[in-house]
Amino acid sequence: MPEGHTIHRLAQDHRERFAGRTVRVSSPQGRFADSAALLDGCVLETAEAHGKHLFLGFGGTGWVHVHLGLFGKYGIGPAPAPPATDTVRLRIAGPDHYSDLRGPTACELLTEGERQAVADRLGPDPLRPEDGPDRAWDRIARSRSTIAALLMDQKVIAGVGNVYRAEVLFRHGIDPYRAGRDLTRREWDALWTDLIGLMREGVRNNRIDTVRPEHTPEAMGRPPRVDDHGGEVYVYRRAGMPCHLCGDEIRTAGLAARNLFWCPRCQQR
DNA sequence: AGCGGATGTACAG
DNA sequence: TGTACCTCCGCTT
Repeated sequence: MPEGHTIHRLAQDHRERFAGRTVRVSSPQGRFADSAALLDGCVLETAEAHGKHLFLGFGGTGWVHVHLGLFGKYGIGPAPAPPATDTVRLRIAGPDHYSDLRGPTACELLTEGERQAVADRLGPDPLRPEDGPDRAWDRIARSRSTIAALLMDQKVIAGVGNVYRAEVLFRHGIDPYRAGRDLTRREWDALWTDLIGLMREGVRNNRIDTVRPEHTPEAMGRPPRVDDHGGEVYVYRRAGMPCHLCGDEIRTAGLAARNLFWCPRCQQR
């Protein structure tokens, strides 16, 4: 689940359900218990997303900073909340809804200054209307790192994860091993613009779909996806399977402890 | 029952 | 570059 679109959707979901409400806050698992006690009975004023970071605003009491990491998950539902299991790090309960957080990399109470410091470490986020491609381009145009590595670097661009990386490079026919400084400005602008569209759709649908209408299973008369990640994609986790466009075998390789996927024919230098 | 992965990051060396 | 951390799920025995 957790790429930037998931976090922006969670911020939206929390705003709709809790903003302006007095909430009960608890940590059945225990590791956030001290902070939960401070927040219990406070008003959840707002929820914001920046890249893959979620911030729940409790006014003067501070901000809850959540990062899902690889395993973190939210369960949100209508009140009454079910009995909490012992893996729930953070439970927020309002009059009509509850939200349960499990397995996050980060769940901590921060001051406004600390929240700002986290945001300052991040590159521009395609899902934030005030952000643009320029700051990322400054880094990319000077970098010898591969574009595949740069897209995963949250200091360069915030919110892109392994699925969007693989898919956006495929959609633009870009070899993942090309150095950032070998990209043209035109190529980067096209990637950025495409990410805005893909990720906005991701927020809307709460899943990642990247296949263009003319390449869907229905349009091409091929069987629907077999993978269980939830969306319709070109290359992500399709190693060894034929490319939807050219039929070549999709390749995979480790890159910085993550699996990279690409089509060797459609994505050439 | 036990294993291996998974849409992520931070730290050590 | 490797490893530790957080949880769940599907696969194998």
